[in-house]
Amino acid sequence: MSSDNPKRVVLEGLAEIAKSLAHTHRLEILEHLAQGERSVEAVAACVGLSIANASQHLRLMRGAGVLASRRDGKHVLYRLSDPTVLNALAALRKIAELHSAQVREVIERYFRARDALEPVSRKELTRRLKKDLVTVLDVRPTDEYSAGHLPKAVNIPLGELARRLREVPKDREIIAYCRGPFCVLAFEAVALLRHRGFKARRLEDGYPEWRAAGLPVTAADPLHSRVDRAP
Amino acid sequence: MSSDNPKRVVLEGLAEIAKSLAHTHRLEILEHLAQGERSVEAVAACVGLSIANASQHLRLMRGAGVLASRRDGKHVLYRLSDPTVLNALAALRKIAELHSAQVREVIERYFRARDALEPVSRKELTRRLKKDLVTVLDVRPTDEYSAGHLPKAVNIPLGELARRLREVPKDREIIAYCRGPFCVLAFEAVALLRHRGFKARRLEDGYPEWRAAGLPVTAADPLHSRVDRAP
DNA sequence: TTCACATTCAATAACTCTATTGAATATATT
DNA sequence: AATATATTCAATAGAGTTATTGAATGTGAA
Repeated sequence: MSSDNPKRVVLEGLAEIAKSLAHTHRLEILEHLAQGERSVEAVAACVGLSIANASQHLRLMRGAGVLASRRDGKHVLYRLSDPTVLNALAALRKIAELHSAQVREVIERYFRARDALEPVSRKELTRRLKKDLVTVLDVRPTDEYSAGHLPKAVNIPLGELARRLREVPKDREIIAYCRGPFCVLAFEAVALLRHRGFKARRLEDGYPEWRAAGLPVTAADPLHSRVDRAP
Repeated sequence: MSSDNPKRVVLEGLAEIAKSLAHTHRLEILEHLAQGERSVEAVAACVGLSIANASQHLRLMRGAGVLASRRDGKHVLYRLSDPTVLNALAALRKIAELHSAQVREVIERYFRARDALEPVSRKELTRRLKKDLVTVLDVRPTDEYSAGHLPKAVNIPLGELARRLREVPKDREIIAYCRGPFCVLAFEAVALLRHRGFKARRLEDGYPEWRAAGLPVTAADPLHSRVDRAP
């Protein structure tokens, strides 16, 4: 496998990393691990895989250098090895949005239909938060919210949003966010809110990118914001 | 293949892009195309593949959105679809350097042995070039140099360097560069020059990154810096 | 120690990717 | 039109990847 030629070794390493990103299930796993570290079990439940299968994917990514893991009692907790992994995913996404025919089409047909407006940048939200001009809405599941969220964010999971609309102020602008750029929760939330007459927009990207940008977050345990998901 | 679920479509698009980067030959092709557009034939010769095999790899990357192509007479010229492709490769490389066991080891054993010093940043070289304090040395093959190079750079291909040392000034600092971060030419050149008593350092990355940073270059035809390699 | 639980390992069948070969197509030149 | 050249297509065998299954390992609690 790994030859002596130093250049070849480096290229093989890169190819191994790229390969470890080249599977929809593994990309979905990365989206979840971007929120914080998770046990094999939790990952399997989130993504809808068998435990053994999830374990294999996680080990493969750890072997490539994309993930790291530590043992915590009976559990093994996996996490992104490095924030650079988010950069790699962002670059792939940009290429896809600009140059992949299928992706461009679905963005046009689905995403733009739900929220034609540009998302609010992190910088802009910081400014408006300081002046208390907006309400920040976290539409992820409650366990993920608990593990860490934007300052002053209110949590209403997307599935509960329709029947909890009275909790949402009608006169202030709502900024919704979710797991990140591949997550559809905030898109759906904004579409629903707008349809009901609220002033709603999306935050650019999601929670992991906010945290990676070094912006303040509110977390139960900021270092190891672990989530063990109910079965 | 591509389902209706919009999130799935996006993830499939990303996975396809990642897959198209997940092969050593394709990474090598990207390194060459980062210098400028090339015909199928030229790519095949550079990387040492059959024409049909090179064509297949190129088409696969074009299909994913990583490459674009145009016809020029009998030739089809391929190029990177977007500078973001360089960002994606840079992110992969950073992950590899920090977290891939094999890559870390070969960097320690081979690259650091040749040039333990930090490379000179583009910013620093720009500053020193303005004051005419350094000699810039392009150690790529002559045809690649002709297609575009750094301002005032002198071209001595690595293979000729040992017998053309008298052309290199001994009293000035030499800054060597080549194709980019995966290319070993500048490393070898710096090792050779240092060993012979020259003051030599590497430029960070290589020609494509310099150009992508918007810095000035000298080129035969700056827009389509094409190279048809001799057989 | 024994047990329950979380994770990993090993084997395997289905599937996908790769390089090779030779034929087919597209373009420019004669 | 015929020819030469560059590229692409199609078929295929060999190699690698994936999900599934059930067994094995490691950890903490009883």
